[in-house]
Amino acid sequence: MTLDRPRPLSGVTVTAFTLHEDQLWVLLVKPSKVAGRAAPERWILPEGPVDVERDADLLSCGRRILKEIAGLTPAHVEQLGGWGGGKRDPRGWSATHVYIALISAKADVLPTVSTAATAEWSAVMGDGVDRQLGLDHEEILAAAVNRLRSKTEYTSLPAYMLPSEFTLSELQRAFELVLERSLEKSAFRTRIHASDLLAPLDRFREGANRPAKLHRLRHRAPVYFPRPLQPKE
Amino acid sequence: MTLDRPRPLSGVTVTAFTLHEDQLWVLLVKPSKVAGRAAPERWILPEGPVDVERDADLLSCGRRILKEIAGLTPAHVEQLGGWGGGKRDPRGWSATHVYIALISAKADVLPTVSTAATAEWSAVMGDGVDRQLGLDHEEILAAAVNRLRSKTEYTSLPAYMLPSEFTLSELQRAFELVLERSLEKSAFRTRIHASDLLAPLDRFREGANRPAKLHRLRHRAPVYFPRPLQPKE
DNA sequence: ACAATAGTGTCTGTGAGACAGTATCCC
DNA sequence: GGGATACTGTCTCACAGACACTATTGT
Repeated sequence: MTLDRPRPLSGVTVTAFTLHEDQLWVLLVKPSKVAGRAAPERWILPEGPVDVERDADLLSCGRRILKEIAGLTPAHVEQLGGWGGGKRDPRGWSATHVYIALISAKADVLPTVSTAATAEWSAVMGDGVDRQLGLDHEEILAAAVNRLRSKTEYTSLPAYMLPSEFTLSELQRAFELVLERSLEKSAFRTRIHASDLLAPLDRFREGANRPAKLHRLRHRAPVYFPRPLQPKE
Repeated sequence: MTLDRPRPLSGVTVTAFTLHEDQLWVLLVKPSKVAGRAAPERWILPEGPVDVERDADLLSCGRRILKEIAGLTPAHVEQLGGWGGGKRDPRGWSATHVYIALISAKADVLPTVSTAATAEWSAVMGDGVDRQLGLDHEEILAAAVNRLRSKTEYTSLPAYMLPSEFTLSELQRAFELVLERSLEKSAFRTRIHASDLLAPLDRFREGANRPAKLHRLRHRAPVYFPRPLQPKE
C-alpha cells in the first residue's frame, strides 16, 4: 500500500439485534440526528468512521459506536463482512466493516421500542424493515438477517438476545422468532440438553401453570450443534 | 462519517489457495519485490490499497491484485473478514478486507511451485507456512486456512482447486488434503452423488488399473451438504 | 494370475422430526 | 376437575462411518 494515493472513506457499521415482545428488532439511527448526510431523510444502520486516536481495532470501533449511539453493550459481537465501492456513498469511494451485535433483552434497557435519544429499534420483517434505508444499508441489513438466521440453524446465537436467565420455552421461542418457523419441542430440548449450552438454576419462572426451570448460559462463546436443523422444503 | 478526520490506510488482502502435487499451497509475495515496506525481509500475503479510479468495489480490487501480482483468475472467491487496528502496520492505523481465492490447478498455470515473477506458492503446514510472515499475516493466513478447512466439512469448496475435469478419487483426495485427515470412500461417494455437485463425462482417466470416470462441476456456486462431516475426537 | 485402483452393498450409530403421553402449577 | 404450560418417551428417517465385497484395467 503506497501512501500517496487518495484514500477511500473507511468505517464500521453495526447491525444490532434484540428480541422484545415476541419480535426481532434491529437498531436504526434517526435520520434527523445525522447532519450533513447525502440522504438525511432516510434511516440507516449505526455507523461511523474509525477514530484513529481512540479505536484500538475494528471491534473496539464497533463497540464504541454502539455505546455512543445507543448506550448499549452487546452480549455477543461477530464480523459479518465488508462492503466497499465507488458508488455506495455519494461522497466517494467508501468501505465499511460490518459487525453483527446481539443485545441481551433486559427490561431496563429496552422498556419500550424507542429508547435511546439518537437511535430507535425497528421490527424486522422478512429480511428487512418497514421503511427504506439509506446508502446500501438495505442490502447490508438483509445480509445480516440472513447470516443470523443461517447461523441459528447450527449455533446457539439467539440465546444472546435473551435476558441472562430464561426458560427452555423462552429459548425455543427465540430460535423460532429468528427462523420465522416453529420448532418441535421435544427435538429442540434434546438438542439443547445434549450440548452443554445451559446451566440449570434452582429458580423457576412461575405462572398460571407448571413452573419452568430457569437456566443461564454456561459459556461465553456460542455453542455449535453437531447437525443443523432441517428446514423443510 | 465526517470528512475532516485522518483516514486510516484501507486495502484488500488475498489468500489464494490451490492444490498441487498432493499438497495445499498458498500464494505469497516475494519480499524483495515489495519496495519500501516496513518489514521488507518478510514474506506477506498479496495485498494492496484500493485504487479509487479503477476498482468498482472490494471484490474487483481483490481480483485485480491477484491478476497483477500472479496473473491468476480464481475459480471461486469469498470474503474472509476484515482486519484493522492501530498497531498492525507500522505506518499507522490500517484496515484490510481479506478474501479467500481458490485457484483451479491447471498444469500450464502451475508447472512448478514457483511461477509468477512477483509471487510464489508455499506449502501449507498445519495452519501456516514454513516461514515467518510480515505484519499480522500469520494470523490472517491461519484464519483463512481454518475457514477453508471448516467450510470443507459441509461444502464443496475443495472442488474449486481441482482442474476442470477430475475423478471422484481426485475430489476425495482434495478434501483429504484440506482436512488433513482421510475420509471413508463409500460415505464420501454417497455424499457427493446425493448432491447434484457433479456432471459425469464420457471420458475416463486411464492408468495401470480400472479407468475412473471423469466429472466436471455442474454449478458455479458451491454446494452445501445437508450434514457436516463428523470429525472424530 | 496379480497388483492396483474404481466402485458398490450392508450394517450400525447418531441425532432430528413427529406425535403422543405424563407432570405440575393456578384457578 | 379443567386449563395451561412444562417436560418426557417412542418411533421413524436421513445420512455419515465402517468395512467387506465386486469390477475393470495393465502387466
